Amino acid sequence: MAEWPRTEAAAVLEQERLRGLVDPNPPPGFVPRTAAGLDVHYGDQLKAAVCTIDLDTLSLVEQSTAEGPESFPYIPGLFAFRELPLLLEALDKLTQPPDVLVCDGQGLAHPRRFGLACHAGVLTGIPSLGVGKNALGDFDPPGPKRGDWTPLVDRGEVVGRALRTQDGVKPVFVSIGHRVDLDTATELVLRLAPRFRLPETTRLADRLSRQA
DNA sequence: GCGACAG
DNA sequence: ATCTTGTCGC
Repeated sequence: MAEWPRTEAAAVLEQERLRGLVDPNPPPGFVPRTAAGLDVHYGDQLKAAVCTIDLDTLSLVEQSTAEGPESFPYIPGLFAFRELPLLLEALDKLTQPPDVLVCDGQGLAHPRRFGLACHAGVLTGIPSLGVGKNALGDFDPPGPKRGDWTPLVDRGEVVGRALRTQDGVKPVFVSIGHRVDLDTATELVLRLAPRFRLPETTRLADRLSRQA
């Protein structure tokens, strides 16, 4: 595995280097059949969890975890350096690579346009998108119904969408990671969240990451 | 200087 | 993220 930056300055440089590798175009004929949720829980150690589900049935296909000590502090904008090492370790344990990664956090909607979802996608080569519970950027409230959305804007650029996944609930913040477009990302998130605010992928990974 | 700041 | 019970609403 690649060597990880240990300082804030080195991490920022790494993001600026890797962001040029983001591919905004989906693979030809991209029709994902599985999606994996990625999440990390903070206890005595960090525990990363990955849950792959079938996109048609939303049922679990396989799951994996990886645990380890903190290797990087929490710094807004440098989230990936904290969570990604263990997430990649967990991903390596899967028997089948998922067709798309659904990350807990931002992708393009990031100060340097390279949030966790972009980073995960570039390092794995797997199409990826980010679903954040909070936004980095400005947005007008979307309409009240499931499926309503408004652009998420940062410094004059559209970086994602505020998407209502259930009638009357707080929106989630969708942005592209790698090899996915924003319309596809939006459709996938809606498909993954038929009943709750957060995608099933995120819910399953969150639950697994909290198990002792 | 002040406030904001994914998880 | 986490410290934390009950409670309101569908």
